[in-house]
Amino acid sequence: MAHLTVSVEYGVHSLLWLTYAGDKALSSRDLADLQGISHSYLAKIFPKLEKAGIVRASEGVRGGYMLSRAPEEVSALQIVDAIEGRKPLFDCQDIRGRCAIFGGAPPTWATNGVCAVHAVMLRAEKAMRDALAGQSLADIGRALGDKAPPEFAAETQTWLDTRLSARVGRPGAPSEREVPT
Amino acid sequence: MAHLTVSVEYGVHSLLWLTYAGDKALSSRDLADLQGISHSYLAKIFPKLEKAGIVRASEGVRGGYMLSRAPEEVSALQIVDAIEGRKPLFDCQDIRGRCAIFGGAPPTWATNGVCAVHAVMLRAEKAMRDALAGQSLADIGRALGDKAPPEFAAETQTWLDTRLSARVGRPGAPSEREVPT
DNA sequence: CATAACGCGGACTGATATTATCCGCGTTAT
DNA sequence: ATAACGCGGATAATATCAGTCCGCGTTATG
Repeated sequence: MAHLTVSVEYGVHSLLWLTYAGDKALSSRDLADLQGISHSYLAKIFPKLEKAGIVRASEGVRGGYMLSRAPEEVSALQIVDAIEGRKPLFDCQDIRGRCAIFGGAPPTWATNGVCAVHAVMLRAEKAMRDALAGQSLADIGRALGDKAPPEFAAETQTWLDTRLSARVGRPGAPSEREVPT
Repeated sequence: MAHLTVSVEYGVHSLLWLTYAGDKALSSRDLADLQGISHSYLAKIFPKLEKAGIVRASEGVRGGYMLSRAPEEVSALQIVDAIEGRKPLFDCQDIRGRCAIFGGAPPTWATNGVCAVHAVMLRAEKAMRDALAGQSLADIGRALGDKAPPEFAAETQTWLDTRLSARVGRPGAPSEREVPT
């Protein structure tokens, strides 16, 4: 796949729903069902966001996740790094030292400092990271909110509330997880 | 692996050697041996550079590759695109349309235009590509040349000339490809 | 206090991309 | 004619990604 994987897509979209939910904790299952994506896979992404301090988890029944910071304080870069783990755009194999002219013993002038080719890629990576760092979760949420009609917020709250009350632990009566369209 | 693969590393370094070679055509085998990398793999990269118009090939004995443009006119972006094939930084799965609230029939306001999350990544990708577009092969070669001592250029010419004369097609006497260190 | 819904982590699987290698074909200087 | 080229296809090893499944400890509910 591409450099930024679907894990990032799942993660960012889920965080956007959390900004909608306010102080209510949403479970990874709710978030997965709401978005029509794999629950077990999304469940592997959230612990990464938690370790990065972007999200807070509450365990047990009625547990789930909440944003641990204001959406303005969460940059796209922080989310990407939390999920992808600071993977470099380019990983230099240091070709320069293998030059046959050096015959196995490359001089120090050839190998010290950063490889000129690597430097080019590092500048490109920095430009990308700066662009990501300049965009917050709040910015993305705003762009998204501008498209949705006003009644959508209410519909979302209804869906979430139905879901929250439906999933109460009732021994002997496993919940059906059926939700009106 | 990372988004920018070793193919790019091989390609850029090889093009840098071509700037050294001037009007002499270097074979992919020479370039591979000179740099201590796989010949058969490098041989798969050059046709891509040729199709992109960065390099010109001459066939037959004593054939090889030459730059088809001045190093100032070749940007890092052109090389990356030629080799990697314009692969996107992020490929959007359009999660937004799968929202359960829409019940399988997402409204047009939800799906038209570019997804807000995708837009963030597109801005980051553009920043990266702009950074690559702003750096030419000549720039990289200069950074590299500044490190090498003056006598290195002569050593390189010697290595290449030895190589060129050693590989003359002599029936019955397959060349040994041995070159002094 | 038993139950079921949580989060957490590890093992595992299938698909795809990367990094190669090898072979046969047509071209061309010696 | 020969051997060194470039060109393209087939194949293989390895890694990563996307996704599933399981068992563990925690916790509100009835």
